[in-house]
This record gives sequence, C-alpha cells and structure tokens, in this order.
Amino acid sequence: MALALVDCDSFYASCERVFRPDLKNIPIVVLSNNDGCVIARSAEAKKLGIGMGVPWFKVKKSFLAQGGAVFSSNFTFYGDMSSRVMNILEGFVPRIEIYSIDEAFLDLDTLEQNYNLYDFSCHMRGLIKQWTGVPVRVGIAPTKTLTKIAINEVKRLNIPTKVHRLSTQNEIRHALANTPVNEVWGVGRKLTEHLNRAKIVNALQLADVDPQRIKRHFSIVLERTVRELRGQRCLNIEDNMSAKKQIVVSRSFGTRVINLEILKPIVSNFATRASEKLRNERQKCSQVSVFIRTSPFSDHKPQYSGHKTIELSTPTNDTRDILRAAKQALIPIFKSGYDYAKAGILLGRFSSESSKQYSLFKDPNEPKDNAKFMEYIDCLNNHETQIYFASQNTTQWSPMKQNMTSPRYTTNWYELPITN
DNA sequence: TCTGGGGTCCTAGGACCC
DNA sequence: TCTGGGGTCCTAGGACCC
Repeated sequence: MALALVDCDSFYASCERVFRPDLKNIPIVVLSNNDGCVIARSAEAKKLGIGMGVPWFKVKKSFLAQGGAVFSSNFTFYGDMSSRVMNILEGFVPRIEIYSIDEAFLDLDTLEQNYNLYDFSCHMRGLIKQWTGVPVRVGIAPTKTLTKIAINEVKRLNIPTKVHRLSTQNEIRHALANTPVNEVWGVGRKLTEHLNRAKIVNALQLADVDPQRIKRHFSIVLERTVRELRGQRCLNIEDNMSAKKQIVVSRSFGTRVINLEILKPIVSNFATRASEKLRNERQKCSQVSVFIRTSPFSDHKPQYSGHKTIELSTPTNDTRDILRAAKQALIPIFKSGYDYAKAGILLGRFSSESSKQYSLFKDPNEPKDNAKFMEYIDCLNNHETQIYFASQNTTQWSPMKQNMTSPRYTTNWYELPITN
C-alpha cells in the first residue's frame, strides 16, 4: 500500500530560474495579477521572511534592497513547464492524479513488489530535474494525507535527496507528533481554532481521537482526515477528474472602474474566455452568473457587491448566447457611484456537449446548432486572439497592471531564450 | 497609490410532495 | 377549537485547497 505525492519546489519561482541560471541562490518572488501580492517565493525569499500572499507594496522596498528578483506571473510559461513535468511522471507509473499545477499523486501499489520505492523516486526526481530543470520533492506513504506529511518531513528534516517515505507505524507516529495540526491537509484556520480549543494541537493528537467522535463533533470531512492519518485510505487516486462542474473567469482591476460602458466590454471579454474554456471541456452550461464588487480593502469608501444568475432554457456553449446572458446579468446589478475593483463570470450547471435538451418553448427544428461556427473561431483564435465579438474590448483584456513578466520561453517562437 | 484566481465538497434550511 | 410526519431536491454559503 503506497502512494506518492510529487510536489514542485516553489514552482513558479523555480520555473523563472530555469532560464535564468544567473538567479541561482538569489531570492525570487512571483506576483499575482496586477502585481498585487506574492504568490510564490524561492527558498531564499522565504528565508527573508516574505510571507505567502503578502501585498507586494508592503515588502517591495526591503526585498529589492536585499537583492531579490521579482516577476509578474506568466501562467502560459508555468502551464507549459507543468505539463512537461506531468508527462514525465505519467511515463513512470500506471496511474497519476494531477492535483494542481505543481502537484501530482502517483499510485505505487502495483510497483511496490518489484521496486524499492525510495530508489525509484530518487531516480524519477533526478530525471525531472535533468529534463525540465524543475526540482521536486517526493513523499511516499500509505494514504494521500500521509504523503502530505511525508513531503513536509523532507523540509523539516532537511533530507538531501528530497525523497521521504513513511511506512512503519513508528515512522508515521513520529512524523505526526512533529506536525502542528494546522499543517494537516484539510485543516484550515477555522478548524485549527476549534481543535486547539479541544486541546488538539498536533497531528498525532488528532489521529488518536476516535473517528466517530470527530464525525459527531466536527464533520465527515474531518473524520476522513483522521482515518487517513491512521493509515486507512479514504481518498483514492482520481485519474478521471476532467469533468469540471464550474468555470470561473474573474480579475481584479489594476485601476478602478466606475463606468458601466467600460465594464460591459470587460465582462464580455471574461464571458468570451469562459465560453472557450467550456468548449474545451466539451460541455454546455445552462447557468451564467456575473458578479462585480468594490475593493474590501478601501474601507473608507462605500462598499458594494452585486451578483446575478441567469438561467438558460437550453444548455449552450455558444459564445453569443453566453455574451447575451452576461449582459443581461450585469446591467441590473450595476450601480453608479462605486469604484469597482473586481468582476467575474461563473458558468454552471453543465451537461455534455453531445446530448441535446430542447426547451419546451422553443421550436426544436430551429437551426440553432452553430457548433461548427464556434469551432472555426476557436481554431482561428487558438494561439493569439484574432476574431473578436463586437461587444468585447479589443485593446485591453482587463485593466491590468503588470510589467515584470518573463518571456514565454517555451511557447512562443519570438521569445525563445538566446545564448551567446 | 498598491491586497490573486480558480476550483471542490459539505451542510443547513427552505420548498415542495404525499 | 383542532394543523403531522416523513421524505426529496435544490441552493447559498462556509470551509478548504493550491
């Protein structure tokens, strides 16, 4: 019984370093959209005390003064690097669950008999480093929740191979005793408060509570966590997660928006992007929601947040239908007199692209199936948008401030790295 | 001056049914 | 005058994750 978790070290920062070897040993941070907050830090940056999610403007001065390097986020690049890493992993094991852009769970159950899993993982780690330049850590344990603990042990014990296996009861209990309960996967801020009040402060204490009791006093979710900590597998490798249940496109604005005429084309851009994602998933939606809100941080200014959901009588993935619904949702929630800081669109209630559900009030013979049309548009827009809808803003996708982006080294011919 | 984006799952409570 | 009990389905919101 063994699973592994492979986790890329400070992923975005590591990606930036791959093509900038001059940044070796230099602290690196990567910022969110609008260069708002820090979303990735290299080990050196963590050592300088740069916290996860801190607003950039608060640490900018001291970080740069200490010689740090900063990048705006470049998700095209990170996404491509991620798929390179995942492809390698897929070659190693029969089953893999890509859990996030920088993490994957591997099913090692069938390999356990024929391989030394520790050596196997070290080998895998070496090849990933050699082929992509990305350093990873590997945690091996009987359950997903324990692989997370194993990964943390790599850091706590400063294990040079970056691979750690928890297999005996002793090893597991020892690791749990050294893990604060808030570091357990599935235990967030609220639960930590509750557990601490019940005098449960480390993972071992949590594991030693009767799961039934946990279920009664907390939830079924935490009960599963407890069982997983005890080595009982409750969460399996999900290698078929592709069917999304919701698609969101949202952005904070680099400059506040006060005017509906500016907001409309931006929301149209979001709607267009969301529709593309939906077609990519081979799904249709019958629910479109739009939200807009002011900044919760400008507490001296009037606050407002509005959202509206439009139900569609027929499921669709046609951009034109979704644009229409987005506009229909946006107009009634817009109120003038506010500085809007963020907007977004959510698509929900999915059904498969292939099944057709006609509305009771619509003529089923109406030639509404314009799938081909959208296919052509997607094809033309595949790499760089070339065809826009009239309601979009073509000059600015969203009012963003971002000016420290690295080149798209691996996905654009014009931005390939050049060596002298 | 400046504070991310995109997801999942679970639960409580309301609406509705017989 | 007197107003049940048991069930399903749906939704909004909370908590969590990276």
